[in-house]
Amino acid sequence: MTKKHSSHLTMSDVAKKANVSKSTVSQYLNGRYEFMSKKTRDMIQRVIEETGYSPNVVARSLKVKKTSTIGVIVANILHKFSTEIIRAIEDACMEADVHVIVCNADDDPEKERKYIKALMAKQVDGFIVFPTGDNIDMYELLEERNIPLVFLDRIIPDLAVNTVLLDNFKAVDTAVQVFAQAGHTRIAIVTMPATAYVTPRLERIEGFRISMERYGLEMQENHIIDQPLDRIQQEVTGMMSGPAPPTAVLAGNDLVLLEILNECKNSGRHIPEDFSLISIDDVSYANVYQPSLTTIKQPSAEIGEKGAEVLLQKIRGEINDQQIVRMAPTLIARESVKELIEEN
Amino acid sequence: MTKKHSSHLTMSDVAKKANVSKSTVSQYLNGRYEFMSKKTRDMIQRVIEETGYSPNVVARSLKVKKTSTIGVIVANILHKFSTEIIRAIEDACMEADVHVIVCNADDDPEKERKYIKALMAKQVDGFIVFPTGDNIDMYELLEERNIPLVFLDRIIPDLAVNTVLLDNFKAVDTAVQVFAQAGHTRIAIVTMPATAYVTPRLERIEGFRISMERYGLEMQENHIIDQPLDRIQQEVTGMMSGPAPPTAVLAGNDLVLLEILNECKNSGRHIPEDFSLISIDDVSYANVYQPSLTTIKQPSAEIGEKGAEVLLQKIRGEINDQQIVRMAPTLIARESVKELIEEN
DNA sequence: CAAATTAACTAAATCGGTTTAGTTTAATAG
DNA sequence: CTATTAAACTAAACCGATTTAGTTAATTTG
Repeated sequence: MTKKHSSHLTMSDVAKKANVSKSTVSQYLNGRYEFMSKKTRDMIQRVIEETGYSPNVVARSLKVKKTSTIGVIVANILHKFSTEIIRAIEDACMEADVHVIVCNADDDPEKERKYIKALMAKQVDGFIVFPTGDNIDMYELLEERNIPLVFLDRIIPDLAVNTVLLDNFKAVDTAVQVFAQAGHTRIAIVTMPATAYVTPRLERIEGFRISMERYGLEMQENHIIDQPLDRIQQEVTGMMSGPAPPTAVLAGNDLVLLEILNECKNSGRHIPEDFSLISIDDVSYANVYQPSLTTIKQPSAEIGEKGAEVLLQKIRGEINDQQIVRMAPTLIARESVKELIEEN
Repeated sequence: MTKKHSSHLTMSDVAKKANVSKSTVSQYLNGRYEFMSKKTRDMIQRVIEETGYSPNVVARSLKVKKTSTIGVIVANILHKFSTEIIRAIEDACMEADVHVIVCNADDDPEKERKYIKALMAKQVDGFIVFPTGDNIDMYELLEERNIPLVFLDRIIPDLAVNTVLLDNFKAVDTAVQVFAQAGHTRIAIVTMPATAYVTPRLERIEGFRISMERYGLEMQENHIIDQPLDRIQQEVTGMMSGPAPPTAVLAGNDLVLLEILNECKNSGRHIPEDFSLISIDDVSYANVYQPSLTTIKQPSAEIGEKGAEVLLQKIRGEINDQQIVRMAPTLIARESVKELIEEN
């Protein structure tokens, strides 16, 4: 029966119509009925229904110093990983009646800094950020002001901030293990570099060294490519036509994968005949590609969900200790890894 | 030189430290220097720098009745189309110092309604929505309250709301034309159905009929598949093994495309030998797929940008008239359409 | 040199809620 | 039958900004 929503109705208007004070209406809206007669309660309810009144959240926020809004600053919204995480955060926050403001830093620390400032001014209750790593003072400021903060995907050393990210070592190890078990010995890794300290890249390369050693394989320095996207194709071409080219390649993420597949197409290479391939990031087309692609799936939804959960708990004051949560990836074995015939 | 950001600094504190009144600080912050001596101006500036003060946007919003925030409600954040649009909106709004709250209605009108209410209570300055179509009263309420609203992707009949969407007729027509010119006569279209009135689906099917007629081709009713995603594969299999199967198929969007490609893989069909294929939505892997896929690219970024632009103009009171903007798609011709040998 | 004007600044009201400290009326105790 | 207590409600302060209507001091005008 919503009728005539006059342009701007306040609590005072409702109070007047119901012949009670503003305070009583406020009590009603906050469900504190203890000291309220059935009569006034019904009266207020009727007036609210008739007028379609809904309280101004901005005014409320000002008084209670809580906006029920969090800010999410992603490093680069173009990664599928980011959008999946945003979606999971959104879902988790919806449950808690918390709104999400999404900002895209575009891998630019200056943008990140600007967004942190703006969101602080907006009094968000907390932050989830994929840190660029270049705004340590800002992260410290948040801590200092006791504004809950959770990092995703990247660890910032020397800062005690709750962080949830992929278990990169495990991701790389899984891939190397699959390759090793299939008889590969010459394995390469291809990733993107970054402007600042970026955990996934570092850990994936470090993990690569560790895993190669674990499986008793010798690593060649020129089998590590970390180049900007637009240079990857030529680097791969170079590596493949060099001496002792790798028989297996690990793609660091979905964007790198695309470059590698493009390189194959352009130079007429075939997977898995010419080299075996595993990608970190399960892509939508992994199944339909010929051959279907073996991938290491990041638990994006879980990372987002966990991140939101930790942040909401921090906001509610339920946790205080720092913790770094590494979420395990999943191997999705398909057809892009070829069994090599044993050489001995 | 930001130092000691005491936990909560207000304008009064700054005023006190600078030996001026709150009003003067406010004037300073809003850049109204006309009636302010150089001395006080410098003084205020110094205090602000030293304290790292930044004004509380919530308080400001309450007073000026403007939050510099807009709400975006997407029908389904899983579509690549949605995320691309969100990104474009975000970019455009950043320029205008406007924040974006993203909500995912998950194709559920109830969720959409809940979000509209919540965002209204939050006093957002305007809405961009991919309407489910089931909350007409809410859309009307927004109009009634003069809250700027822009629809994206879908037209709601009988509502005078600014809308920007793909020129679906042109998209379909382009595809049919390409097929026709390659000598195809038996053409099919595969789309998803929807819970409510959904413009793209309707227009794509309607456009399909129109275009088939325009190119003098006879349409078969069983060459129109509009089924939920999980039924598409079997429907396609059925159609292909039926009498006079199509030689060309138009996929209605990225998700449908994936189902079709899966069907091919499972039943050993080859593109373009067994049938030619065009997809509406340019997918990341269109180039690397074998054969590369001919697609009709939606101008997602442009749609998002235009939508944001129109909304921001409405917020500024620069436009009042309703307009429906149809953005033209782009054909990206690749290798999934085969030239048929003329039959006469 | 008093009156009028202008420059520079401020007090107080306001936005729309929440909350604390009362107030009024009815019920209970002594 | 008065004193206490409890129930049901309200007035007013407050959150942190903006803005209007003044105020004070300096400057110009006649």
